[in-house]
Amino acid sequence: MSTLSEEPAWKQRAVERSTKAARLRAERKVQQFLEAAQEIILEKGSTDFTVQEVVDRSRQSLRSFYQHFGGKHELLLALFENALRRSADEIRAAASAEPDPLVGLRVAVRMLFETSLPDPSTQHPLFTDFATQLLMSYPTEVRSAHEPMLAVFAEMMARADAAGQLRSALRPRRAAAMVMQSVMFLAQSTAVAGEGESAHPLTADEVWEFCAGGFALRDVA
Amino acid sequence: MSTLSEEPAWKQRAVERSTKAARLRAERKVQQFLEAAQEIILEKGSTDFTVQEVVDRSRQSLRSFYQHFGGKHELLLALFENALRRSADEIRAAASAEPDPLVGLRVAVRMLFETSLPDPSTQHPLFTDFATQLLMSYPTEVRSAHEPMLAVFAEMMARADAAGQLRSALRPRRAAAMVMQSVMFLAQSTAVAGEGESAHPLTADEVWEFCAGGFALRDVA
DNA sequence: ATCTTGGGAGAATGGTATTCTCCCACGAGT
DNA sequence: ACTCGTGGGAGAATACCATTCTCCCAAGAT
Repeated sequence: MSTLSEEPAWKQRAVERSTKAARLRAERKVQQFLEAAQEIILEKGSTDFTVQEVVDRSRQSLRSFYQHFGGKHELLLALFENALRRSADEIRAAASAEPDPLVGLRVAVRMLFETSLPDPSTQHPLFTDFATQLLMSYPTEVRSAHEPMLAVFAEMMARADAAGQLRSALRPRRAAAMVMQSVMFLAQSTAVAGEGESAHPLTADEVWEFCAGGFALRDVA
Repeated sequence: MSTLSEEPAWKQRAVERSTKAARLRAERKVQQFLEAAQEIILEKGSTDFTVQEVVDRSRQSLRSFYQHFGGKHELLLALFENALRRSADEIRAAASAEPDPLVGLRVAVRMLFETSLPDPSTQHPLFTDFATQLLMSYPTEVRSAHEPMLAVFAEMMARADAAGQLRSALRPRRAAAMVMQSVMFLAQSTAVAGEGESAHPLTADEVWEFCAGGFALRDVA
């Protein structure tokens, strides 16, 4: 407190100016790293790039990299967060346009499923693959990266609930979390060439049917 | 063919004796590696051991290790497969004892959920965590490791279907796959300390409700 | 007795993340 | 204009591991 009042406004402003400049510079650099990484991922269609590649591509230095990121994982997390937030926005836009909440949810599920497929071509391709890698090592960060997407599903779920379209015993937000995670994971695991028996690849519709209606015909005590 | 008839029985028998001995030796060694790895995992409550640790613990050599396993991942896969098969047997035993197929499925879901929790204490603890790590690098192997567990769920699902307890549009085996994977993944992702809002940890019952009944009150065209 | 060979020990290699060290260029103060 | 301090570039050094290689011996085969 006393230090605060002892530091007059001019000093605070001076400090602020300098820190603001620094912040801007930092943001620009971070942005460059992110873009470089993004490019590389798109090019090689995989997330296992090396830090060195990113540094080279962004014409900066290793030192600078580690000055801005706590490690490779923070870069990954940042990319993941971005991609997920963007995707969440798209999904919200599409889903909330539907008057019927359940139809909106179906749209959301389908879209999330598609974007979660590990297709090495699209722009939002493998952003889910390291989701699972990171999930184990940095669970809380991944969780918070999921947040925007979860919010979308929670909104839709709440609308459905308000319209009396949900099974009564459900807490909407938890249902939203289960749907979101199931869809993402099922999309991931489905992307394998089926061996023999029943050419595995799940479809978005199957997953929707499962999430919406479950499998049981009746309730079980 | 001619070579076959030129090689008399004694030679084949001799060869067989030697290969059989070799096979036995190999199996013993592999077993030792597996046990050592198992122990280490239990001790440190995590799957990120080094190959060297396993070798030391099992009183064998690196060379021998790479002679019996194509790499670390094969060891992991083997452990994973074992654990999953054991678990599948237990679940089958418990679930098939229930006369009502849906009750059996509920039992199966609950058990699978419990054993999939990344609890660092139990015996079958982190066998699911590298499931996801491996899923990306060795999808087909993981898939085949899942097979026994999938079989259990498919059996139960088929029973339910036969008893007319399933939503009609469902293919039982695909439903089984979705249930199994959802349960495993949800158990994984739930095991994080909830930050603030709604103390996340899902329960087995919630997951069962979700898988069995979905969230929608009515069907959506 | 010698030859063959499986396998133990552990050094060597290779790939990466992460840290460290040197050094320069640029802006601030004199 | 002349230092001086500092942020940051370049890239060498380090730390870990997985994986491979080399040397060598001991036991069974001939």
